[in-house]
Amino acid sequence: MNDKQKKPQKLKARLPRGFVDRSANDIRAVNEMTAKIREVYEHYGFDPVETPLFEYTDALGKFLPDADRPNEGVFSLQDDDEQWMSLRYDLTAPLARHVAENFNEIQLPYRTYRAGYVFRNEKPGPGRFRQFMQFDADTVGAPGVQADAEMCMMMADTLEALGIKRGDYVIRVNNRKVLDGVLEAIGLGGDDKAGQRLNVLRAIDKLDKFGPEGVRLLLGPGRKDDSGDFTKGVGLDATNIEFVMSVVEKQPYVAVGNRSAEQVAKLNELTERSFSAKEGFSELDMIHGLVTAAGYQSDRIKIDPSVVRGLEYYTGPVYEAELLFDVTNEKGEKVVFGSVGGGGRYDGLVSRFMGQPVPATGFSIGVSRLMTALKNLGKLGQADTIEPVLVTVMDGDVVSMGRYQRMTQELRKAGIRAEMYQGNWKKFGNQLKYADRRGCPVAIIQGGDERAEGVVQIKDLIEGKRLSGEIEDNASWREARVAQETVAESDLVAKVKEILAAQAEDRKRAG
RNA sequence: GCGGUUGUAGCUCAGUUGGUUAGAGCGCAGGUUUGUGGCACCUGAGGUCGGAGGUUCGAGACCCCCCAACCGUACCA
Repeated sequence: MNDKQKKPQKLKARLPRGFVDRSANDIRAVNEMTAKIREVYEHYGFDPVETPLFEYTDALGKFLPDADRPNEGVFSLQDDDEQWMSLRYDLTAPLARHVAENFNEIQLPYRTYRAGYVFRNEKPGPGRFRQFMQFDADTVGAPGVQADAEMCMMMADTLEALGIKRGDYVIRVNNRKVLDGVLEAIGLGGDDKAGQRLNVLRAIDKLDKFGPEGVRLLLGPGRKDDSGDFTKGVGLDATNIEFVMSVVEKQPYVAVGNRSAEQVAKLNELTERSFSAKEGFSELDMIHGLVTAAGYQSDRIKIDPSVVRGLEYYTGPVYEAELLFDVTNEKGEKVVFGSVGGGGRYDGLVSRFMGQPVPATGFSIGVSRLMTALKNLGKLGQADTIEPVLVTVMDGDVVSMGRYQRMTQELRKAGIRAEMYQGNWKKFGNQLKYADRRGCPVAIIQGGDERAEGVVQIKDLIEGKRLSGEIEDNASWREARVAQETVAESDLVAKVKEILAAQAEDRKRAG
C-alpha cells in the first residue's frame, strides 16, 4: 500500500480549456474548404498576406494596458523589454497595422485576403473555442460603397462555391449610420449616453435569440431568463421602444421608387430627425442598386435594418452571412444555423496609426462554424481518403526488409498510398490487426515460401472482413486465408490496383 | 461575472443507514497462436474516490470551504 503511494504522481494529460485537437478528417475538410474560398478571392483579384500571431497589445486597438495588465479577453504576455504583446483576437487589427507600417510600399486600394488562427481569452461554450480560424478579405483605401457592395457579392459567391444552395443563405446588409440615427432620434445622441447606446444595440442584436418581445423587455424594464437571472433593461419609454422596433423588426426592404406613400412618410420621419440616418439609408439604397445591377437579388443580398455587428469599430455599412436551413442540435431541436461570418466598413482603424484617413472595408468568415454547417449539409468529407496498403514484414533481416521496402516504393510510384509495417514484425498477427484497425484496404504478404517461388500474397482486407462473420472458430479462420490470392511478384502493382478499383466500385454502389 | 447541475480506472458507470483489501463493462497489454484480422477463453497493468479541512472507533458516502467541468445567462473585437 505504501509502495503504491510512493509512486511518482503521473502527469495528467489534459487539453487546455477551450482548445481542441484536430483530427485527420477535420484537417482535410478544412483544407478542402479553404482551397475553395481562396479560389473565389483570387478570382476577385485579391492577394494573400500573412501577419504573425502576436502583436504589440496597443496595436490591437481597444484593449490597451490601462493599468498593469491588458484587458482580459486577450492572451497577453510581456516581452523581455517589458512591452505588452498579445495573441491576435481577429485578423483586422493586424492588417490595419501592416498597412499603416508599410503605407509607402502598398498600392491603394489594397485588396487582400488571409486565413489564420485567432485567440480569445474568454469562457468557451458549445461550438465556441478560445482558438479558432478566420478567413478574411479586405479592401483598404476604397472609400465608396461600391467596395462594400463587392464584399457582399464575394461573400455570396463564396458560400455558393462551398456548395450552399441559393436560398439556403442570405447576406444581410445594414448601415451603422441608420442605427446611430435611430439612437439620435430618441435622444441618446450625446457622448454621455454612449453606455445606453451600446445597450440598445445589444438589445437589438438579441432579436434572433429572444424575438421582438424579448427585445422590447430589454429596451424597457429588463428581462428574466430561464435560470432566473435578470438582465437589466435600458429603460426606454414605450414610445421610444416602439420607434426603435418599427425600424428594426423584420420587414421587407423596398427599393427606391417602389415605396408606398406610407413607407416614404415613415422613412422621412426618421431621416428628418437624424442626418446620420438619412446618410445611412442613402448608402443602403446605393448598395442595393449596385448589387441588383450585378444580378444579386434579395434572395442573396438583402437590406435589413436590424443587423448589428462590431459595436466598437464599424463606421458605415455592415453585413452578415446567415445560413437559413434548419439543423438538429444535440437536444434534438430544430434550429436555424445562423451567422457564419460578417464584416463592414472600418474607416477609423488604419488611421489610428496615421495622420491621414484611410477608409477600409472587409469581412471575415468563421471557418470552423462554417465547417460544422457544411458537414450538416453533407457537403464535406465525400472525398474519403483511402488508408494505405500495408506491406507486412515476415523476416526482419536487412535483405528481406529491403525487398519489402522496394515493394512499398513500387506501389507508391504507381500512385498508391502504401506503407511498410514499422512495429514489431515478429508478431505477425499484430500486423494484420494493425491493418484491420487502421482500415487498410489491402495487405501484402511475402514470407520465405513465397519468396522462393517469386510470388506475393495479396489479401483483400475489406472482403475478408465481410467473410469473417461466416466463420466460427479461430483455427479455420486462420486456415482459410480468406480473400487472399497469390500472384507473381511482377504483377503486384497491377493486382493491387485491380482490388482497389473493385473496392471503389463497391463503395459507389453502397453509398 | 451570476444561477443551476455534476465530479469514483483511459471511457461509460455501480458502490446499500457510515463498516474489512473500492467494483463492473468497454478499451489497453500479454497469452492460447514465432505464417494470418473477426469470435472465444485465460492472465495482467491501470485509482491521491476532484482538493483541503472537519465530524466519527471508522468517510468514496455526512458537514464546511475551495477547484474543475457541463448547461443557461451576461460579455464578445
